[in-house]
Amino acid sequence: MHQLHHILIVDDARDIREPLAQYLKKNGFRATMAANAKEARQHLKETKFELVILDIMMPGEDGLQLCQWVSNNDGPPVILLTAVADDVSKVVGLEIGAEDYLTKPFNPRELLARIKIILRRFPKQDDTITPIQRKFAGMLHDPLHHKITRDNGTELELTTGESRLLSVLLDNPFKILDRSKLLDLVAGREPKAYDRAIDNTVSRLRKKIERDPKSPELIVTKWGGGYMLACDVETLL
Amino acid sequence: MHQLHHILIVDDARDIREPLAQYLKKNGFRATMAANAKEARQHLKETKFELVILDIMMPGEDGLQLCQWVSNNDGPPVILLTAVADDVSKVVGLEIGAEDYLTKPFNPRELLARIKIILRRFPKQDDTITPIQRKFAGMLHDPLHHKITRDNGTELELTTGESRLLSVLLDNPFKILDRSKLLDLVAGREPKAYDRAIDNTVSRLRKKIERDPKSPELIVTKWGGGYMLACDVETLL
DNA sequence: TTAACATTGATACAATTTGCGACAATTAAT
DNA sequence: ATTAATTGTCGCAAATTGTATCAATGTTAA
Repeated sequence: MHQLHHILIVDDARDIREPLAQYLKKNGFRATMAANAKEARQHLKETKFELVILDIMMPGEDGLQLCQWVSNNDGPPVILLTAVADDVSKVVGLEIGAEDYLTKPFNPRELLARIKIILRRFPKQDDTITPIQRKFAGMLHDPLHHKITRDNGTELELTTGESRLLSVLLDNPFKILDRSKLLDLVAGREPKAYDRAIDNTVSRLRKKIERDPKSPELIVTKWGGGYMLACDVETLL
Repeated sequence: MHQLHHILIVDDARDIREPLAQYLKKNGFRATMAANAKEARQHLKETKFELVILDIMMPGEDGLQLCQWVSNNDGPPVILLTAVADDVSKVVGLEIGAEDYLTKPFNPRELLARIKIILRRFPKQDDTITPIQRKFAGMLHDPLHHKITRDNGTELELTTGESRLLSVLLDNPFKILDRSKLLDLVAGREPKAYDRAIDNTVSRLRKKIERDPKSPELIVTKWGGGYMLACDVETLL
């Protein structure tokens, strides 16, 4: 199964936002919604998106500002939605870093076509593995071959999922990561109801790397919050 | 005996056209130049090309018209060159039948990469192969004769399928390629239900190039994701 | 403190995905 | 047309991941 493209929808109008997300999901995308620019920034910081669909007419921070911010920060391509056929806005929008625009009301199929064209132009940075090895707690993690070498030389095989989880934890030492975020970063999907998949992966990884899996010292549980890696991490060149 | 891919370059600017032809020839292609749309039509009638690189901003007949004509007449795939980052033109260009586009100034290596991708997508020609030799993990891959020469001098015969798979992997080191994409790039077809053809080719290639095929180090499995080449690749001129 | 509740850990099991040998189908060579 | 080589399909075992369940543990309210 291959990763779905993840699209962020930013629109204050729920009757646009939600049907649109539904439609995109039906057509093979992963969609996340934000009701305003602030929410959008939050999502963009936490998660990786391949495309942003952005209504420029929003209360509070203007959509155009957000668009500019996204493109200035090397973010994903942006499709603008405008409520009126305002030619000035269109031009400004494209000059501000947007890849395309649509005027509401729009044809969903046309939006779909434009999305596909743009995604083709911005080939998804497929899961490129950073071949970077890191040391932690007397162990060396090799994310390429998903295995660990201890200081005493013994080797330890990880599964793909365990290795990805470890990579995420090593990216965020001493930071509490909740299950939803971990699931996103490790498996690239959103949690379903009562989703305990991550707990399992944590448990399995603990069994392999903890000195005493019964009382974990590296991957500690933050009750009600998530998990945290509690050790220093050294990145090797 | 093999045949080089024949590429037609259409650009009125000599300082683009000629270095580009030179560069392509250096990299194992056959290149022909045209300074305008009329010349291009002439060439296209007389000779068979596997690819056209076309500047859309040209005097006289517009490049877009030529592009349309080529794709309408079941001609070779087209890569558009645009002088400015004109987003509208881009969209129109792709809708008009172009396979890809680049904005000038472009990175020659990026163009090369895109050329190879497109040529793989159009494998209808008989025996044409991107003739690029690359070194990896102490081995030299020769896609023309689909064989491998190890640093110690011993040689290794591959089947054409194995060689194509290796080429695709060498194109994307450290990237996870899912089965669908691999099948597309290697065999040029869509996967049918429960299609395991790629798994087999991977298995067969592993037996030939892995030190220990039981625990692969070069072609790594990413569970639920696909396969990945986990070694550096050096392209030889 | 204890009772009630929510969250987490551990185990078993189910579902999915992969490795690979065997064989069939296809393609190329003679 | 026969034969050989290559590629695709099938099937089963192994590996990996997800789900269900219950025990253990933390939290909150009386």
